[in-house]
Amino acid sequence: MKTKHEIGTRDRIVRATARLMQRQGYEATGLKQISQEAEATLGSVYHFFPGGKAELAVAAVQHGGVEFAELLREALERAEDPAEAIVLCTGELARGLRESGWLDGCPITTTALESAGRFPEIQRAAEEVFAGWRELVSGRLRRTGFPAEVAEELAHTVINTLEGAEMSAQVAQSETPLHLAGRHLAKLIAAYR
Amino acid sequence: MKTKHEIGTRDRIVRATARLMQRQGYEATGLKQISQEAEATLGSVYHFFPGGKAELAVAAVQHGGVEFAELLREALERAEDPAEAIVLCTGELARGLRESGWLDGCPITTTALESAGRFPEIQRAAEEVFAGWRELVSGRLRRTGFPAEVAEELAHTVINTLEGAEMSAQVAQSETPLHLAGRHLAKLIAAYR
DNA sequence: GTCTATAAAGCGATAGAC
DNA sequence: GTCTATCGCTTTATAGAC
Repeated sequence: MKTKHEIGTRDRIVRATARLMQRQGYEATGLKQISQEAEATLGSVYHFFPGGKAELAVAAVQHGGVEFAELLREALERAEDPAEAIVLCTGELARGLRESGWLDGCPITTTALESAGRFPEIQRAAEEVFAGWRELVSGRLRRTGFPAEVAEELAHTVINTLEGAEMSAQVAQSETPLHLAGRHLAKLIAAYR
Repeated sequence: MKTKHEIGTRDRIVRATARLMQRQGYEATGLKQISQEAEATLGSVYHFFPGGKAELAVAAVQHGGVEFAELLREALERAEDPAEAIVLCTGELARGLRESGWLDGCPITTTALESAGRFPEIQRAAEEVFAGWRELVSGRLRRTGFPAEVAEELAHTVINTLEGAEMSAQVAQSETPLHLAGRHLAKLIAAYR
């Protein structure tokens, strides 16, 4: 009998895809590699995802979106001041990136960029994930007293600066861009109080 | 006889590669497609780039780096205040992105992310390009009176925020992230005066 | 649901004539 | 420098047994 804690085949496939596409992107990740990493057969992959690689990428992007949303939500509630919380968040990102040997950057950015203008469904899934992350930041700012419009606008730049700094940190193999992003975003938020 | 204005085969190959990798990334761009777009034969491609696709990608990244550096240098000198100049820059980026049908994002980011941890030479070329862009911003800030250390740190976040906003704008097919990035970066720079 | 075999096409790279 | 032909391999996707 299947318990709650067992991981089903479909789930293993999604996780393997998310992990591989985070590290290699969409094009470099093959279905054969996915099925091996997931300990599933190619037949199972097409059984659960008849739409093939593109459908699988959508599921992987959504999975990565939920995972980072949890990290973000936790970090945002670990400090009284949202500016401080964002500094904590950049610290977490820097640590995770370094500890992975500079391999695990943003779970969806590479796939998002590769799909832009070529795979509309994947692109749309990525945009929805970004919007969800922004909403977390925006909500946190509103709860601290920021007007809705200011909060939404700041949330855009907070997420985008984190994205750019994460990319830069990964390529340069240095924590510096993320730490600077944290400090500067804190300053920016303070300037709007 | 060959004049200065003729474009040699090698140059056409580099330009075609840069253009294709900007839009599709490294993995999705084939050598056959490159040779067709460049109106060159596969033999010519390997004649000029015996290292194959990876060597070609390094040249394409450097080419894209120089092209954007020129746009950046011009934009930075079009206003007295560097904060204003950056707002002009985000406007340029938004216009270019929209006018290309949301196809031409950052010329090197997709390739940089795909190569991270897998093609060290391409990754290093991308990091050097980013460092060059930062130096342009940093120099402009120093000339306005910012201390060297503050200027360098701000330059990191300026470039990284532009990168994140460009990515976000492309995926969302909206100019908003870039315009917000411009406004917020101007505010950030003002906060350090 | 799982598994194997295979089709059909495309890939990067090489060889060798011109 | 240019061009064509081709090698060896991998890719996504499908078929059909179990």
